Amino acid sequence: MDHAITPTGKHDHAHCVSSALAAAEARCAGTAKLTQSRRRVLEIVWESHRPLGAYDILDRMAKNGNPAKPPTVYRALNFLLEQGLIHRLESMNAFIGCGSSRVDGHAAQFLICRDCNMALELDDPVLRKALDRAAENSGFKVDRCMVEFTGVCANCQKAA
Amino acid sequence: MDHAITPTGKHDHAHCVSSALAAAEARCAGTAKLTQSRRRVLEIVWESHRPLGAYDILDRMAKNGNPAKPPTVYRALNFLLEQGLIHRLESMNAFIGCGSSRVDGHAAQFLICRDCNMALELDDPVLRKALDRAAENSGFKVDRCMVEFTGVCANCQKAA
DNA sequence: TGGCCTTGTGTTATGTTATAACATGGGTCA
DNA sequence: TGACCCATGTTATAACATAACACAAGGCCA
Repeated sequence: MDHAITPTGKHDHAHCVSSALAAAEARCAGTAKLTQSRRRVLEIVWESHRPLGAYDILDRMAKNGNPAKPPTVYRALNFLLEQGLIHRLESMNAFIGCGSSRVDGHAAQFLICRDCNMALELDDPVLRKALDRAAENSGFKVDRCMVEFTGVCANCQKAA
Repeated sequence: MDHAITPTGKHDHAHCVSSALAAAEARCAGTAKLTQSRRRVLEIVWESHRPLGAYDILDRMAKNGNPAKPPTVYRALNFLLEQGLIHRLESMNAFIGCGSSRVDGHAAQFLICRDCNMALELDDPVLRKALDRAAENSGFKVDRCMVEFTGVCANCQKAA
């Protein structure tokens, strides 16, 4: 699976989406089913590499001829979160496709550009280790760890 | 300034609050004024080491005989955030007093216990360095970095 | 000292994000 | 076939946050 976003933001997005969906199908082969509405939400989330709010997703569903109500979308989002297929960006109340094939979904780090709104998912082993260690030192048993950077991406810095 | 929270959660909280307020007075000696309503909000935030939502703060103001409306509280919170006197915990839409005397407020790391709801502020230099480096490697110019762990604190682990 | 500018506050209304609670439908398996 | 589980639909509302406008107090300087 290769969802790498280049610094220019150019990549074969059709491939990117289809491989994300294939991965989702594979992961949901068991009892956890990727139903039609869940799949639709996942597709919408994957339309871009920009995080989408739940109500943005609702709008798109309405435009696509699949109008829905908030609980429908939140249920699908919660399912996708549980399956590790998407992430929630807490600092912006928004959701984004998970670009990693890791299964132990409890860690992710995001760099969020405040100009172009793109969110780049990191998986930095050094950082991961430092995070694990910091928590350990405090005697915490960690369920979940979120790291969100806000700033300006390399591409937008060049543009400015 | 010493706001250290021991693993048992025991500390001289009166001292802890008064030193936080003194620090706030000192920081607001210039043009940025610690007005009465801002000070009241800060005091409420410091009543405990548990993060409070904006509407919790509103409730307490009402009970204290200083009823207020949402914009009043959000304005005070925004002021206090700008001054680095409090932090916002994004993963729970809540606010907590800043226990650090650092001025460059762009970094903070929190360990949030889902049992007792306590939030422990870290300032781990190794972690800080790893965070800086990870962002740098991606070419991002970082404005802000937030790290929030959710889990069970040492104290609650013992209790269980 | 009177005008005006900045800063903070008050108030009404509303926007945005998220969930509770209850009803319905469609498999599946004893 | 009926009890159960899972997913979905629907209504209403909770929880979080801000826009927009009015006003008041204090500084400042012409």
